[in-house]
Amino acid sequence: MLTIQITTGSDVPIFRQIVEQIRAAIAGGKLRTGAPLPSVRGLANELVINHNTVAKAYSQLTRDGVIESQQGRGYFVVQRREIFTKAERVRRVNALVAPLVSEAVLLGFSEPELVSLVQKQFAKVMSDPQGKTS
Amino acid sequence: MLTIQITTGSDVPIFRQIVEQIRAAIAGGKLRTGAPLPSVRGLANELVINHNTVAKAYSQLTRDGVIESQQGRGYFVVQRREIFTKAERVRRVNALVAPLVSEAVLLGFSEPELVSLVQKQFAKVMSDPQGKTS
Amino acid sequence: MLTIQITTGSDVPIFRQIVEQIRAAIAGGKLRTGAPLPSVRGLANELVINHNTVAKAYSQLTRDGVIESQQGRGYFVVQRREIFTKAERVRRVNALVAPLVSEAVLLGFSEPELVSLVQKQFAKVMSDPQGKTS
Amino acid sequence: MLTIQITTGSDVPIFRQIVEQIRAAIAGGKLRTGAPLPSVRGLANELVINHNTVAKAYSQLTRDGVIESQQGRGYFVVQRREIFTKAERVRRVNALVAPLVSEAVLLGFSEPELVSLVQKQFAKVMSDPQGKTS
DNA sequence: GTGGTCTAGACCACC
DNA sequence: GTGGTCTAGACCACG
Repeated sequence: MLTIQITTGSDVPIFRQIVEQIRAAIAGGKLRTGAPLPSVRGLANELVINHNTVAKAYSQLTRDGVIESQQGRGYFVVQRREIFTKAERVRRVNALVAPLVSEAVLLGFSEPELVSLVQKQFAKVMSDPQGKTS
Repeated sequence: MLTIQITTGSDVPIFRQIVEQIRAAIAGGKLRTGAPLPSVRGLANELVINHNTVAKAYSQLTRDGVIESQQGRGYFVVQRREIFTKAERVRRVNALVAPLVSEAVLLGFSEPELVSLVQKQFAKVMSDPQGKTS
Repeated sequence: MLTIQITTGSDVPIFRQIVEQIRAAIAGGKLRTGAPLPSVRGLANELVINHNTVAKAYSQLTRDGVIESQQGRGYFVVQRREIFTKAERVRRVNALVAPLVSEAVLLGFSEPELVSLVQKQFAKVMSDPQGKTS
Repeated sequence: MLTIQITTGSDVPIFRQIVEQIRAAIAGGKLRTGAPLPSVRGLANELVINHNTVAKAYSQLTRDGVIESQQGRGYFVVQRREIFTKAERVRRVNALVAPLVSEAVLLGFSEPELVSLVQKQFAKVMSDPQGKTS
């Protein structure tokens, strides 16, 4: 059973939170190839959000080749492919690392403090990909 | 000499690109306490954007307490001081750590790999005050 | 029901008048945690001003952590939390205390007279949550 | 000897700081009727600011009837008159008290804490109108 | 419907 | 010269 948790009022849009959590669930092995996703309207009901928002998330995942729709049956996880080269993957992560480090330095964090926060978050994500305890 | 580079048509707004580059310059010591920033309209001219966009970036940096305006003289880098509570500082950094870790996991990075990238960036920022190698 | 009143042509900018009235409404309990604010464009229409001016006011309140925007839904009053260090909070209040005392001295007020005015205003704000008598 | 101290980078313009400090000096009895003010260029030199700024301050004080210029001799303090009614004076002070109390409440200050800050500032102004120790 | 960003251009205050 | 404010109007993203 897949549990999605959204935070309203964040700067990251709801549809993207759904996208990210489903990708993380797949990456973490919680959703395997061929597994079914919650129905659009079912998930929308559960999260108390507009069903267009869920549809948008699924549509984006479909476009990215992560899931696929089977007419009348629902959405299912597709065989995942590695699309990015190592350099590209590093580039993408570093795009987030740079502003993080700037902000941390300006806020007075030391390197070990920052690393500790990263490790803590990493542990949290790996042990609880659906965010049940967050 | 401070050079700002922006890419229009990116998903990250221009004013935020400016904010982040200036924050990075200050965090990295390229802009020291008391140093003047490019004038609002001067920078706008240089980047071929509207001056309000630069003003918005500067205004945001001012609210965050990293620069200040001196009427009729310009903007200057401010002495760093502890503005936020520890909890708030952690909250702000974690707001950047969370999406970073999600992305890293999604891209298949291990925790040590990610930590290493963070440490590398941290070292780069701290050890290259003049920005000669960047 | 929240009513904002502005006076154009004053020396205090419109966006700041809005900021102060909303801060007062929240401090006085007229706007409680979770309560929605008037929409940016709606309020702009009502006050017959540009929507950017309202947006600027709301943006400032957001940076100060008293309200938050929920994309596509509107602005809402935020749970109060300790954002600033004690020193910063004192600094911010003193920035308002100093000109007040200068003005009061200039106008010939004694210290007890001024303190009494402050206490009266404090009592008014705290004891009139619905704003019925204001 | 009159000592003026200015804070650059504040939100209150320099010329207004000069105006306020001279008014306070007169209100506090440090400058009596007929006393000479520092010369425009002398004060500008001392404060390392543009002499137009000092001229603007003196011009405003002259317009308000607080000082007067005697051609070729300099500026002198004029007999001070009470211009405002009691109600008007209270209104003027309360215009500053209201936003102060809102801000203080939102920052979590209690009434005694705020009163204490006001008293402290009051004592400071009365004992040291020229700000020598600030 | 909501907010977010950006432009072009105006007018003002300060130094 | 500097920054600060405001307008009118456009285009986009989100729900």
